[in-house]
Amino acid sequence: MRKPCCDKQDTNKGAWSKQEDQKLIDYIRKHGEGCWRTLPQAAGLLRCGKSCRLRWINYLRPDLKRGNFAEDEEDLIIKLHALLGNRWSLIAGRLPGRTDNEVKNYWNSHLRRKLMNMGIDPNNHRLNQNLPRLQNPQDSSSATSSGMKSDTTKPHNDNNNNNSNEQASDAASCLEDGPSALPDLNLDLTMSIPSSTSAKISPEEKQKITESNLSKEPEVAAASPTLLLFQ
DNA sequence: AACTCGACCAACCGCGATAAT
DNA sequence: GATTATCGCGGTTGGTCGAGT
Repeated sequence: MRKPCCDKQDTNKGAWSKQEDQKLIDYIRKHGEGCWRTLPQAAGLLRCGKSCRLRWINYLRPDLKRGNFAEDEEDLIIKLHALLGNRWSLIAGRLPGRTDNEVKNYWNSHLRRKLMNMGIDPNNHRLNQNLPRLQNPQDSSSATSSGMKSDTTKPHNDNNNNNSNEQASDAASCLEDGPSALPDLNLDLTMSIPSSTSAKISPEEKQKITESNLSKEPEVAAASPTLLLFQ
């Protein structure tokens, strides 16, 4: 077992104070990002590097958008999730000003429920006959069945296969469900490296996504209800 | 007014990947 | 090639707030 990254007893935990934020901002403005291990000491912060990195990436970065997600952002998240599964950093990389944490939280608190209310399994983006389907999907925000709440607020590990690869392949597997219209999503998953905070993409990964983008994406759109519904 | 419950979100934790030695 | 250090990701937790009773 690996030791905890910050076992020092004199490191702060929990919510960040304004002073701490300011110290971190000032330091990064002067010296730039990177070397998170040594940053806290250099910046005069009683935090572990990991915590500093997270705070900067998720909250303090000047290019963060914050605020509500636009409808097109929602659509994009759903489409990308159908393609990539829980690869939040990859998904966030396609949404300027959004962080993986933000996208992940938004998915778990809003979009999962939205899809379920539309009768779509959020794990594999298939139509789910066991789930209730609203007659009017636009009404989904107001429809929070009490039975569903416990299911949707916290992701379960028991039977939903949260493994992102499995999810991605689930999404991919539903490609084979049948032909249909082939909308040109052109999500451009491979052309640009996501923003500075984005995920590492190995060459294999890139290749995989490229293949998915070039050959399967239209099929994904064709077979996945989410991709059809949100056009 | 007090309490309960659920939703939201910032932050933490554990682990895999990668770089450095 | 093995070991160690560091980074970054995804899953999860816990605090806060607002709505409902």
